[in-house]
Amino acid sequence: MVRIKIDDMDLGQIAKSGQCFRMEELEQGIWSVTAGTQYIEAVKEGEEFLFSCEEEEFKRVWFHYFDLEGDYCGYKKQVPEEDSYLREAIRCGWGVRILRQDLWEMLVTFLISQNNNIPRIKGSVRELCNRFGEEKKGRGLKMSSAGMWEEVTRSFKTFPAPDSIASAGLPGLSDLGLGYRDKYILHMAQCCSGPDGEKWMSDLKKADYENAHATLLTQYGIGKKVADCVCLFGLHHVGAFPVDTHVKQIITTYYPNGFPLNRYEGYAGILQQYMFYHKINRLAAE
DNA sequence: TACCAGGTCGCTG
DNA sequence: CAGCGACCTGGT
Repeated sequence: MVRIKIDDMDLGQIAKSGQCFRMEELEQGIWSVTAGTQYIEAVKEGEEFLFSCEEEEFKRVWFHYFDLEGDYCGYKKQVPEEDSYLREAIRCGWGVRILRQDLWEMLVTFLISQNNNIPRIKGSVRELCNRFGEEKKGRGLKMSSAGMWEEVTRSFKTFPAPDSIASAGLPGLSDLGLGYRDKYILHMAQCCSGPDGEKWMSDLKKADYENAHATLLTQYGIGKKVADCVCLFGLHHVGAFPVDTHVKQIITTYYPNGFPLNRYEGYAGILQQYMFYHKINRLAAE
C-alpha cells in the first residue's frame, strides 16, 4: 500500500467530472479505478490517500495517471476575482484533475459520448468491457475487523484491445447501446489494430496539439469536439478546450462576449473541466 | 409525449 | 464554406 498526501484532488469529483466512465465507489469511500489494463483502489484518510499498490507501481503508473506533477493550485490562481462564475465553478469542483488516460480508451469512449448522456455512456463502456475485455486480477482495499486497511484480490475487466473489437465486426457490437456510433468504433478499432495501428497511435502521442487535432479530425466519427476531448484526456494537451452543449450554454449565459481563451493559453482545458463539472453537478451537490 | 444528451455526417445552397 | 436535418436510444 502507498500512503501519500495529495492536494487539490477529490476522487468523487473526478468520477463525476465526465472525463472517465469506469471509476466507481465500491463502499464507504473506496474508489475503484480501472484504467486500460490496470486496476487500483484508493481511499482518502484525513489529509492522505491510501492506494492498493506497491511504491514502485505507484511511481511508475499512478503518480502520472492522477497527474500529480500538475500544479492545480497554480492553475486556479490564474482565474481573477472578477470572474465570479469561474471562481464559483472552481470552488465547487476544487478536487477535479485531468487524468492521463489511455489514448485508445479515450478514442472509443469519446466516440460513444457524442450526442449521448453520461449514464448511457457508462453503460455502453461497461458492456463493451464485459464482452471484449480480459478478466484480470487486481488489488483492492478492505477494512479489516480490527479497523486496519488491508489489500485484497479483486478481479476486473480490462478495456478491450483494438483487435478484439475489430474482429468482432458490427454484429459483435450490437446490444451495447452504442446506437449509430457502432460503425465509428469499428473503424477506429481497425485503424488502431496491428503494427500499423500501434504506429498510428504512437505517432499521435508524439504530435503537438495542432497536429494531433488535425489527424484526429480525419477519422470517421471524430469531429472538432471529440478530437478536443481525445487531445485533452488521452494526450494531455491541456490547452484543448472542448466545446459541447453544456459549455456552449455556459458561454452564452456567463460569457456573452466569448470565453477569454487567450488569458488561459495552453491550459484552458483545465478550466473547461471545472466549468463542466459545475454545470452537471451543481444541482446534485446541493 | 416531446425533448435532451460531453456531435458528426452528408447534403444543399 | 455555412447551414441544417437525420440519427440510435435511454432518461426525464
